Amino acid sequence: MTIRNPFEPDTVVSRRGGKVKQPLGRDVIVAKALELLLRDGLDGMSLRKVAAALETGPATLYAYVEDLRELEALVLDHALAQVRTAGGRQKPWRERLDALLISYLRVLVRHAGLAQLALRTIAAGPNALRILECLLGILEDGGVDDATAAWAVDLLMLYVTGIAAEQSHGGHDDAVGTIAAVLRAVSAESHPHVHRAREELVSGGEARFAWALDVLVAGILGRPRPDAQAPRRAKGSS
Amino acid sequence: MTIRNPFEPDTVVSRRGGKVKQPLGRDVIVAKALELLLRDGLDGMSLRKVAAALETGPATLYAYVEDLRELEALVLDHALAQVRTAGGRQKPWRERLDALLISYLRVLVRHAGLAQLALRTIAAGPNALRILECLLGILEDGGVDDATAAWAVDLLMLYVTGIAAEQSHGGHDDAVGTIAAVLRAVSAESHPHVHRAREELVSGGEARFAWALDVLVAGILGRPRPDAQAPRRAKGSS
DNA sequence: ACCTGAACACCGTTCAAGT
DNA sequence: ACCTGAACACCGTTCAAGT
Repeated sequence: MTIRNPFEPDTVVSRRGGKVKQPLGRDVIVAKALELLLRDGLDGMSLRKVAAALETGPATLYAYVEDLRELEALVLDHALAQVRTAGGRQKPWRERLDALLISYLRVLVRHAGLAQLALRTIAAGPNALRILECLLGILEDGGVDDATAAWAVDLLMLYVTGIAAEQSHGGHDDAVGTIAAVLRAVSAESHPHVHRAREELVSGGEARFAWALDVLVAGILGRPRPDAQAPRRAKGSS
Repeated sequence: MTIRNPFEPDTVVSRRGGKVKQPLGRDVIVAKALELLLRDGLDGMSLRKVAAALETGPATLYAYVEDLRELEALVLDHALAQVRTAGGRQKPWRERLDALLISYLRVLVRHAGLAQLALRTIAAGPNALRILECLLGILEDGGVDDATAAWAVDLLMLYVTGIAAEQSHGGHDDAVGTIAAVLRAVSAESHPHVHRAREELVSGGEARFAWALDVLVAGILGRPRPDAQAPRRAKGSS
């Protein structure tokens, strides 16, 4: 039914014709887990299913991975490898910021369930650090002082992750349909503001994301932390 | 061991001394579920455990509740009843905004696991609507036009919910310890910005929340939606 | 010493058998 | 008709028995 991909290194066919299992390893396990996540969503990725896909028992994975939580963290970071942080210093900082955050958003929404996973796991792998490093550099180029930038990246990432989770809500979009129905049914007497805003509350898409980014950036630029030093390259004022 | 609360209506002792089960109902189930959530966190609240606490089988709950997801939504809204939206129009709008969001934050962090629940459930119950209505009214008093306010409430709630989840991370705080350790170990060569910001990235607390609120409000006031009508009470400029 | 089948203690959900 | 015990199809994790 399925065509064998000759570059797939998971199983090796020995000269006798029997399948020979590739020795496991964190990377093989993580790659297979991400594959299952991508195919079947968050519920499709369990230790048992990953083990089954690797044709072994569930206990085996514990030789390579501490925990389900650790596997989730590894999978998240593995997926974050697709977030583009390259692009040199030529473009203006604001464009680079938008490009990075949109890339991050796209990676999260592309894999069903990855956004949910990002919400419960705090990413601390090499790719998360790479993104963090790039983000801090961009904000510095934008003239944001170090102390403010440190808090700002958290705010930015939190928003993008949250929006991504909201956008791809568990893979099932009946939830967003439910809230739309609830809002449409709200009476003008008891909740006048909600009633008036009922359409706008669920509208949005790309424009909404762009607007929110603008709000965040404008706020960050306009409200440096009260205890912050002036940015290094600005004219010093102690 | 425990003193009987005479106002507790959950079980009734008959004159023969035997326990008589109170007829179930959504409210009884939801209250018990919230009680378990408060006591044991997110993992402590399962359909089976709620059923067991109510001294019945797990199948029984399905007569009153569609689903685990529905029960979670009901529990979330039941807890949101504690969010204070009263306080008339006397105080300035900004103070009322802060008070409301802080109250929301406190309710989420007080109950272990409620923030995580709020992240995966989109609240659409009566209390969520009450909060939404209040929030929209406050923003209107602040001179924010309707269209911008509709998107702004989502941004504000998303941030507060996210911060709450981050703050009470699954009840276990070893996660935040882990990321602190990772950040402390980051080399200055490979990640200079992260290295320099390693302390600031995890610091914060109350001041951080206040700063972020300031950023959001400043951004919202400074960046009305491009397609927005002028606020109703402002001098018209078409 | 390493690997893992089987077991343990759970889940959400369904359904047929009882009242 | 309503309620629910038992069953079904899963979980993550542990551990003792195998190689």
